[in-house]
Amino acid sequence: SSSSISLKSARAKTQMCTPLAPSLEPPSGEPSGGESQPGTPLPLPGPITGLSIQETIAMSPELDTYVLTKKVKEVLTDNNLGQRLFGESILGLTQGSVSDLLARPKPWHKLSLKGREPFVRMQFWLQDPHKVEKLMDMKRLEKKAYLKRRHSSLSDGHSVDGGLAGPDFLQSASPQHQQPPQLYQKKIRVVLGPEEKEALKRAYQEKPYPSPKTIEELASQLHLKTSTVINWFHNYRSRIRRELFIEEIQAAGSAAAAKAGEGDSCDGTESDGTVEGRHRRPTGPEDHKEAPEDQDMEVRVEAGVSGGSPVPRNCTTSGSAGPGSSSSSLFGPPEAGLSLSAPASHTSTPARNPRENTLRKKKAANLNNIIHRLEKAAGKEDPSEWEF
DNA sequence: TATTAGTCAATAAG
DNA sequence: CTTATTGACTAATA
Repeated sequence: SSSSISLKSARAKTQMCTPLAPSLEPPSGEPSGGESQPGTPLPLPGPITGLSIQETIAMSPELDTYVLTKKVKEVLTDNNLGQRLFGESILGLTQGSVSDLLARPKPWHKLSLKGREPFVRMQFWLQDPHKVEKLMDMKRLEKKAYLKRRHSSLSDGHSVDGGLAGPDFLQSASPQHQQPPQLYQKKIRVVLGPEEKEALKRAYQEKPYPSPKTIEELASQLHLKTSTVINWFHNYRSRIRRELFIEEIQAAGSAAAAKAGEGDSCDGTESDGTVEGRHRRPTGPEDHKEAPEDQDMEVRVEAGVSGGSPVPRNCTTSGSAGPGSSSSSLFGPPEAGLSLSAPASHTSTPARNPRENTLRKKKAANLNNIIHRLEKAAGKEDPSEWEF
């Protein structure tokens, strides 16, 4: 105990109250009747709605997030409107968040009240007949401001240098950088290398919820900060979970969405529970854009044929002595029906079949996750507590 | 306290 | 330039 914590970060995040679209209603001020007047930071969805956004959300009927995002993406691309603009002015979110939301929307019933907000906003936006024009307008204004700024800094005669120019830090190719009141630290982004990720994934597979001890071990073995490892697990679990939601969505009902209705009649999100099997059949495209995922890996040697060298790839921890080794999969592959897709072709290809191992991996991970929760739930007898 | 949910923001990819 | 990815952080929950 006594590490240093330290100073670091004087975060000037500014994100708690006014990212750009506050909209939330922190103060319990009842806007009774008072809507947002001119000055509304974020063009609220409801024009004449006297309700707060939160209220609106709470009352919102179930929305089909999948269909909703699909439409939004369509409108945006059709009109050459970017996610940044849309996100900042309509949703009050940053580009990255918008990208994520549009690409992997969680099903309505899995969203918290807060998580539903962006979707409700999207719906209102779609209903606005002038949505496109409004955004295009903003785009224009923005561009104008941009050009203006640039112009003034170019022409204007004034040099900004003013004299006193000390060290010219900042050698970036980008000119104009004015007003740098905060030159703290850019904030260095930790970037995990492929080997590290692999090692972490492997660890996850064995234990989605590693003990502090295990975390420490991983951290030192991989030369990472403990917090990084912890964060990685948190993030990875979330991601896995989300992937599963997506599979549910596309497997669940895509039948009702086939319609071409503007005012989609949402609902239909009833299916829930254990969706696990993959059925490919409805009028759907038969393609399957699986996540490319990283390089192959993982070689679950199925029992049976005495195969040969069980030694899978080994993680090359950029380090040195890596005790690692003790991580062969302990749990047998849950499914016994490993379908060795052997379509007859290469019979002696040194390289094994890469693709598609991904799916199996995810499922395995999910199973471990479920097992973990079952263990936790084991102490409860009330099935209602089980969340599946 | 441990985890999850929701985002941000840097930066990789296109 | 735009969009996608992802480690880190905050608030909400169990």
